[in-house]
Amino acid sequence: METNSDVTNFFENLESKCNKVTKRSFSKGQTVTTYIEKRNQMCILYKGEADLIRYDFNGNKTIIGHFSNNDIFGEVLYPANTNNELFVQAKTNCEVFFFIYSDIKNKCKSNCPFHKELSEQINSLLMNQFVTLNTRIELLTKKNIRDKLLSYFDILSNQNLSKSFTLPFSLTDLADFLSVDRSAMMRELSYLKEEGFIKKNGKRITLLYE
Amino acid sequence: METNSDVTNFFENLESKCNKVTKRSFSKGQTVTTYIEKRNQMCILYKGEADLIRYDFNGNKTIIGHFSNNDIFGEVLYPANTNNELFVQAKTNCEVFFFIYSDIKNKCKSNCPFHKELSEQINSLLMNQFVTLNTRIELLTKKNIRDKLLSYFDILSNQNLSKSFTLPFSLTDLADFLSVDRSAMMRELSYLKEEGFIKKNGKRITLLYE
DNA sequence: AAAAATCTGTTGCATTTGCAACTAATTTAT
DNA sequence: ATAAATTAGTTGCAAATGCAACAGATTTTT
Repeated sequence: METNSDVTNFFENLESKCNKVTKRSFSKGQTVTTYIEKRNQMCILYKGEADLIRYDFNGNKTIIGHFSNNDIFGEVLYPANTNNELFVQAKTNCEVFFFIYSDIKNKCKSNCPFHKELSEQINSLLMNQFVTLNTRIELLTKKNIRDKLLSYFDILSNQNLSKSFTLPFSLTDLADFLSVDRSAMMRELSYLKEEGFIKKNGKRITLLYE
Repeated sequence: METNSDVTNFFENLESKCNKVTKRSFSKGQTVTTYIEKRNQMCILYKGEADLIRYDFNGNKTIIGHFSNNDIFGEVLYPANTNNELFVQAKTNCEVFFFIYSDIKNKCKSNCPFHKELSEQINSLLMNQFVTLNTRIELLTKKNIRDKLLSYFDILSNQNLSKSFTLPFSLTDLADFLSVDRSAMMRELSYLKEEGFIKKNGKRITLLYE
């Protein structure tokens, strides 16, 4: 699998190489795209952070995904959903590549070396994204908040090769990510502290077991 | 995007075309593969059904994924997980293609037309799989059992172009899929019947609203 | 530098959920 | 055809969770 820097280098001048690919910039809070079926749009987040947001029939807002560097998203990768409005909102200033998947794919067949490379890069990004999605599913399938938290902490601890690490997003967003009520999650964090499983100082967590 | 039959045709004689790809058969209950990091194995389920099963540190068994026709899985697509044992178990008799992703990928670079095609097919399968995973995440992020059920029913109803449809797996498996307690789910189904939202006869569901 | 907005932390309370434990029904194996 | 195993369906009860509503801290905007 490619390293992140390989991918970044490849995408550096993507727009100039290919007129089927557009690069656009967004400032915080702007809508990057909405998921409209039939366009088959695919997006790559080149810089910045963005959320995938759902407004359901009652008008409830839920953050159902979070994208950062080299994350790949768009309606091609998403189920056609009748009742929900889905859109991607810039959380920080962003730079995003847009293209229509079938454009890229068809060109590939004509043996153009650049598009062949692009196809392989997309493959790579998709596979990374898979790991992300499967991680999230693993967490979401845990039956209670405590297990969700501890499993997630375990992952972060492994990533950082240390029992101490800093949460990569706010506690509010963490609750969204784990799909639990924020106050219930805070309560559970208190219990974990009380019972001596973790130490917590803001977003800095230390695991005290094993 | 390819139709399912395109994909099926392509994979029909995959093994004979390429010595890097192995096809194996499994009978119900057998272990198809375990997720061992470092091998970078990738699998395509050509025929049959299989479950992705996790045994956590307490020995609790959870079905965290379900694979059927043309689903793609394997450790490359899965986070390295320290404490869990993951394996894929045949639910029915299965035929599965195995290969090491890097083998396929490197060959592609040498411009062999067959591997180029394979790379694109994988792309396609990955994208389909994405839709599946994102669907599951959408369901898992719902806050209560009722919303999970109704959202899932909505999807099935759209797929079948009808307010009536048959659940594609047992109620026991449905509970696993939605990651809720089976008895709690049954209770919620009773309430939905009582309150006139649905009609239910075994696995046959009819939506009574809208 | 002040004001606005967002995030953190806490608690009481009602509701939902999971768990345990059964029986009945259906499916699969012998 | 019978036995064994799996699935469906219920219920009581305890525990976990979501919700609402705060106050204080921190960050961002003007």
